[in-house]
Order: sequence, then structure tokens, then C-alpha cells
Amino acid sequence: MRPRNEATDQKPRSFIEAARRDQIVAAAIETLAELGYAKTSFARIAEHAGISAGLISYHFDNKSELFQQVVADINGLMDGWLTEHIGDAGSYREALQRLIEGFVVFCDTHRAQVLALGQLLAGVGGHENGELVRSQREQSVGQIEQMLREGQEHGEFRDFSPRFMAVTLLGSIEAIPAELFASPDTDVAAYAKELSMTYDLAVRRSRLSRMTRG
Amino acid sequence: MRPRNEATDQKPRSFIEAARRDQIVAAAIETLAELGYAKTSFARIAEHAGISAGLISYHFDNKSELFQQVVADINGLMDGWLTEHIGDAGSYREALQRLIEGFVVFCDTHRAQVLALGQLLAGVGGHENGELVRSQREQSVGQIEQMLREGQEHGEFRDFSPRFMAVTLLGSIEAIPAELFASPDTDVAAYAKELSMTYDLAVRRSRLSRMTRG
Amino acid sequence: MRPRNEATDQKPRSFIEAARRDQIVAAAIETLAELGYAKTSFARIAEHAGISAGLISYHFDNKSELFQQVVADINGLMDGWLTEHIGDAGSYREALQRLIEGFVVFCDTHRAQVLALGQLLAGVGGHENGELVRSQREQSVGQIEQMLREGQEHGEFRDFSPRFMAVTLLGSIEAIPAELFASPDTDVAAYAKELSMTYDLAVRRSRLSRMTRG
Amino acid sequence: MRPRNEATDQKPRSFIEAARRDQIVAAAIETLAELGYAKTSFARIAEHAGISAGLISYHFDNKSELFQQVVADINGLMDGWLTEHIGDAGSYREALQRLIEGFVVFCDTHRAQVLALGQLLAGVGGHENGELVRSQREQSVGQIEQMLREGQEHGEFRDFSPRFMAVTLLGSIEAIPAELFASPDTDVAAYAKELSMTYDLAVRRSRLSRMTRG
DNA sequence: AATGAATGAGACTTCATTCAT
DNA sequence: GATGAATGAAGTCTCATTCAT
Repeated sequence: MRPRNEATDQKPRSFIEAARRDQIVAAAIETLAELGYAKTSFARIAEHAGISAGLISYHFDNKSELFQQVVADINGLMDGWLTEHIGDAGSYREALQRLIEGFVVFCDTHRAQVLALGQLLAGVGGHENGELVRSQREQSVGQIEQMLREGQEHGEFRDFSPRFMAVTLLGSIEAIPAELFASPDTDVAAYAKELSMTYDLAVRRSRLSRMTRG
Repeated sequence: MRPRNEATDQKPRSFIEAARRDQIVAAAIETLAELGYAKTSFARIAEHAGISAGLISYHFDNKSELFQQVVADINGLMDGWLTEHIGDAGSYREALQRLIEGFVVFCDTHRAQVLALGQLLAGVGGHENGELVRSQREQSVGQIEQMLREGQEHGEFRDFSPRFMAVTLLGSIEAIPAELFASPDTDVAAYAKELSMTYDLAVRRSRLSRMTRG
Repeated sequence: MRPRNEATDQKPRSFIEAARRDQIVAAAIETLAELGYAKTSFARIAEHAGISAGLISYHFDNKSELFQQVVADINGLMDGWLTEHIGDAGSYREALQRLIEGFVVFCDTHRAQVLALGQLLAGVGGHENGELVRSQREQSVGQIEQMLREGQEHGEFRDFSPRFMAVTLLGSIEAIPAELFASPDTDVAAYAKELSMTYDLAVRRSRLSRMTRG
Repeated sequence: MRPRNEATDQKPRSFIEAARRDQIVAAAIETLAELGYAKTSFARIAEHAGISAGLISYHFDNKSELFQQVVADINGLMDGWLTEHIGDAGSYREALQRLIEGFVVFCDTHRAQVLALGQLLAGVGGHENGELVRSQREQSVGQIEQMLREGQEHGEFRDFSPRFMAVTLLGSIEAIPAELFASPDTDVAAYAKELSMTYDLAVRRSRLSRMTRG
């Protein structure tokens, strides 16, 4: 009598069901951000949500399924945010710059989400829910990689391995939440500027190259 | 009647005791790298070491103390490695380059250690053993920051927030183990070169600035 | 998501919850009386109750909380019993006599309870749950002491330290369960009579004093 | 290769063996008095004695055997003390008085021993080492009982059940250590006087009876 | 749809005891 | 005689999950 997983079963979820799932996911995010992966139990999540622990098992097949949903939700949120933020950039350099700054602002305005995501990616990382996590990460890397590659093809970026640079940039970005946690008074706007400038310097074609190439 | 902690008690550990502790730490590293933080229990570690779970409690006061030792050991190893690798660089640019490449090679040759460290820093991160982890990270950041600052003072690096850049660089470095895990065929040497070049571009004073300044 | 402690949280316990707690307390009393403090584990108590050991942890925060409840329940039972038994005595001598005989009968009819209480007071006594135990004992001593003091003020009892006499009497009373255990065929009614007479002789004003004083 | 128990094996213990056993028994007494029965482990006892825990197992077959020895030693000590204290009393009333006062002073001057004995008699009471404990107690009760009976036969004491009175008196005496612990400033000499007077009043033949009888 | 009672597995830890040295 | 390393059992407690209501 439990509602089936949406992915495997096409029966649509009822409204109330969807609302509860959202509420539980939100509570899970809070809990992960607050207590860390190791101490995030159904009991704690239920406390945060003001419901019983059993209800979580009712709405999710698994702890694993819950965490997958958390990751998916946060990723969706982030994707939406970035798409909106990047908008119609006039160049790849500008797009990259907006991407980076958008990420930083996202980290600032969605601290709980980013902390929670970090807990899940690492705490469970590459092992328990390995496939999900890896695929999510591959997706993030892939998107950045794609942008970088196109920028190279348009002659805006120098020659580097797009995958390498995507991984490197993603690493720099993922370090932000911890830094904001460690130094809460960080000037986020300045941080964003510095990061985008740093990567602009790292990827742009030098003036010399530009001249040479044409 | 357990052997006491070396830090608080000056009684030196016996040879066999030290060996067992090392063995347990090694088994813990393997287990963390293999199963991830969440599934790393005394029972699993003991399995890896071929001993009984109780023996771990006999040699370490706590799970916490064991993990602290793991972090300390890996950090010591890494410090030694990097000190040796950086050696006597002729300039700050060269030092930074050696640091980065050294790190990459270390990640390659000590995959389990780096994965384990990542599990501990994140899985436990900011929460359970927060102080230890934070202080360890601060130390790493601080060392890089110091080098960057000196490089600026010697006019080799452009003007940026050394703390910001240290955090950013560390993030890029910490992304490496996961990438090596995800893409095991990565050409590590090339990766190292690309990373050091990337950060060289990011931090060096532009030719224009150099002309202007002096 | 465990039910909270009633003392600190005003949410009332459900009926079934209260019943389970009572059942567990009863099983704990049986176990303590049967096996003694040292061998009374959750596993044994659960066996007695026909439930799983985990369920005890579900209903009680602690082993300590369980034992506190045991002590509180038995004390409550005893208080009720004695209040009822002493009733409206015409004099302090009579009241003391009824108190003592009531105690003896209580020990006889509630052997498990009295044995269990003894285990908790001694086994844990002055050490683990010291405060609780000490306060409970102080309360018992205090009540007897009060009655003795009033009896003195009314000229029914001779001059002695009420506290000393309360402690002494309580000791005599607490020795009863062990004696009933050791000599199960003891004539309890006779025992009760002998004890009350003994203390009557010990505390009453001598005929000479009574003449002298008034 | 372990030394055998003296009771079952007539081989006498070597001097050093006896000394070690005494040392361990002494440490056990300290530990019991300090930490209570539940927390008295070989490890703690060994700490107190400055030896290794294994050595206790070497000198005693069992935890049980160690505790039996503790009880036996304390009882022996107490017997010696009381024999000496009672000495040659001119009457049974006087003997009883000396016995009681001697007990009280013993409790005062041997607090650790009496606390430890209490822990063992109760904590383990009637259950684990039941036979030993019961027999030890029977012995104590028996000795007092014997004195009371003789006093009756000599017409010094009134008519009561000697066993009942012995148990009652022993209870009063055993309450003393806890009281001294709870109220450390108690005037021990006064306490002793009050206790002996109390029991004198309780057991002596009334003047009337004495006249009647002879 | 939701609760709360219940379980059984598994976590860390402590303990008495054994054994090689 | 003594140590300290080692074990295996048992202890309390937490957890995800199930199920009657």
C-alpha cells in the first residue's frame, strides 16, 4: 500500500504525497547541514519536520532513495539558478564569469543546500550510492566541460583539457561552502569577483596567442 | 589497563604496541577508502587487519582517537612528501609549481590515503571532530597562503587575496582523488602539468604589470 | 522519536506506553530480586518481560532512568501502603508500632520489591546514581525522624537523637528481606510483633521518667 | 603453573604469593569502597595496586575467589577486633554493650573495609556467590545469637527470639557505614553510646521481671 | 495518510580471562 | 612471578524499517 517510486512506476504522485516528500527532503537538508552525514538519522530528520520517523519510510523506499531525492532536488535547484544567472552572455568568457559568480552567490544564499550536498557527495561518496553520486557529478562536470570546449572552439579559451579544467574549477567551487562556514565574514561579492578573474586568467587565450592565431 | 595516549602521557609506546597501532591505522585507511566513512566500523577495520574488534578499543581510547591518528599520519606523510618534493626552488613561481605537481603525484601514489582523508574531513566535517578537522584544514590553507603571500611580497605574484587563492587551489587539489577514481586512466603527469600551468597563469604578475612596477 | 520523559516534558504518556513502562519496571524488579544487581542486564529484563531488549531503550532514555523509575515506583507503593496501614493512631507509640509492623508485613508481601530496592540502593549506592539513592534514603530517614521527634515533644519518647534512632530502625527494617529470604519459614506476624516491641522498649520513656517529668 | 587454591590444595602458598594476594585484596577493598561494586573491575583494582590486571587472574582463580577472599579477610579482621574489644566482660549486658560499641568504632576506623563488605554482601547478595555470603552472614548472626541466648539463660536478658534480635541488631549495625558516609561529622562515640543504650533497653529484663523471676 | 510501538541488526566499548614472553 | 597483547562475550544504545491501528 505504499506509493511507488516515480521513476519505476508511472503512477503520478498525489499532491499531498508530493508535498510531504518535499517537506521531508527539506528537513533532510537542514539536518545534514546541521549535524553532518554521520548523525543524520530518520529520527533527527523527523524531528526537524515535526513528523514521525515511520512516515519517512512510508514515503521513501529507502534512506538511499531519500538521499537520492535530496541530491536531485538540490541539483535541480542549482541548475535552475545557474541557467537563470548565466542568461544570454555575449561571449564564452562572460558566460564562464557569470557561471562562476552565480555559483558563488548560490553557495552564499543556499548554504544549507550546499553543505548538505557536500555531506552526501563525500560521506557516501563513491561507495554506497556510488552510481547516483558519480552520475550527478559527471553531469556537473560535463556541463562545465561542454562550455569550456565550446569556448575553445570559438577561440576564446586557450588550449587545455576541458575535462581537467572542469574538474579543477568544480573543486574550487566546492571548497566555497566550507570556507564560508569557516570564515563567515567573508565578502562574498569580492570572493566571487576574485574567483571569476582567477579562472579568466587561467583559461583565456593570451594576447599573444590571439594575435598569432588571428 | 590499556596503554595510554602518547600525547598526554610520556610513557613511550612499546615497539609491538606502535606496530599494532600502525597496522590498525593502515587498516582504517583501507576501509575508509573502500567503504566510505559511513560504513567504516571497528568490525570492518578489524576484518581488514585480521584482528578482533576489541583490540582496536584496546589500542585506541576512542573511534575519535583512531581517526585523529589517521588524519595525523596522513598529514605527516603528505608534509614529508611535499617538503621533499618542493626542495629548494629558485623562485616562488617554481615553488608553487612544484607544490602543485607534488600534490598531484602524491594523490596518484597514495590514493587510499587521500580518499580516506577526504572521507574523514567531509564525513565528520565541521561536526563531530570539528575542531581537529578544522585545525588541520586551517593548517593546510595557512601554509599555502603563506607561500602565496611571500610570492606577492617578492613581486612574483599578482595582487589577490592569499587566503582566497589558497582555498581555491586546495579545492582544485582535493578534487583530484575523486577524478582519479572516476577516470582511472587519467594521465597523471599531464594532469599535474596542466594544473601547475593553470595556477601559474592565475597568480603570476602579467608582463604589463611587471613592466609597470619595475 | 522516543517518547519523552514525563517529568521534563508535559506531554502525557499514552495508555499503551504507560502499560509497557509498568511492565518493564515490573520485569526489572523481578530480575533484580532474582539475579541481583550485577547480573541485571537489559537482555535479562527483556527476557522476563518477553520483549526485545531494544524496546527497553525505546521506553527509557537510560538504564539509569529505568532504575530511577523502579525506585520511585517501589517507594510510592511503600508510601501508600504505610499511609494506609498507620492510619489514625491514638499515640506516637502506637503510630511507631503500626509503622514497624506495617513495614514488616510489606516486606513479607512484597518480597521482590524489597529485594530489588535493596539491590539498587546498595549495588549502585553512593556511587553511580548516588544523588537519587541518597535523596531517597534521606527521605525515608527524614520521615521516621520526624515522627520520633514529635513523639519526644509530646513526651511519649525518651531523649535520644531522632536521626540516630531513625537510621538504626531503618537498618533493622532493611535487614528483614534478607532474613525472610534466608529463613523462609519465619513467622512474619511474630517477627513484626517482636520488632515493634523491641523498638517500643528502646524509645519509650521509662516509668520512672514519666513519673519524674509529669 | 598457577598456584592452587589453599582450601582445596594443601600446598602452602609461598611468602611472595601471600604478599601479592594481600596486596590485591587490599586494592580490591579500596576500589569497592571508592567505586562501588558495579564499577569494580580487575582493571581498576590493578590500577589501585599498581600491577597488571592479568596478575590478578594469576593469583586468583576467579573474580569470585577474589571477592570471597575479600570477605574472608574483612571478617577475620572484624572478628579479631571484636574479640579483643569485648575482652572479659563481667556480664552479658556489658558484653553486648562492648560488642556494639566495638562494632561502631570498627566501622569508624575501617570505613573502606565496611563499605567494601557492604558492596559485596548486597551487590552480589544472595545470588552470585550466594553460598559464601549467606554462610558469612549466618556466622555473624550466629555469634550474636549465641551471646544473646546465653544472656537469656543467665537471666540478664528478657525473653525474645535470639535469632530475631541478632538479625535486628546486625541490621542496625550495618546501617552505620552508610550513615557515616552520608553524615561524616557524626560524633562516633556518642553514636556508639546511643546504640548500646538503645539495645540495652531493648534486651534487658525489666526490673519487674527481675523481681518476679528471682 | 500517519502514528507510534516494536524488532533485530549492528554500533562502540568494557570486561575477565588466557597466553607467549 | 609478572607483563601486556589478545580474544570473545556481553553490555548499552541507536538505527532503519515494519506493521497494526
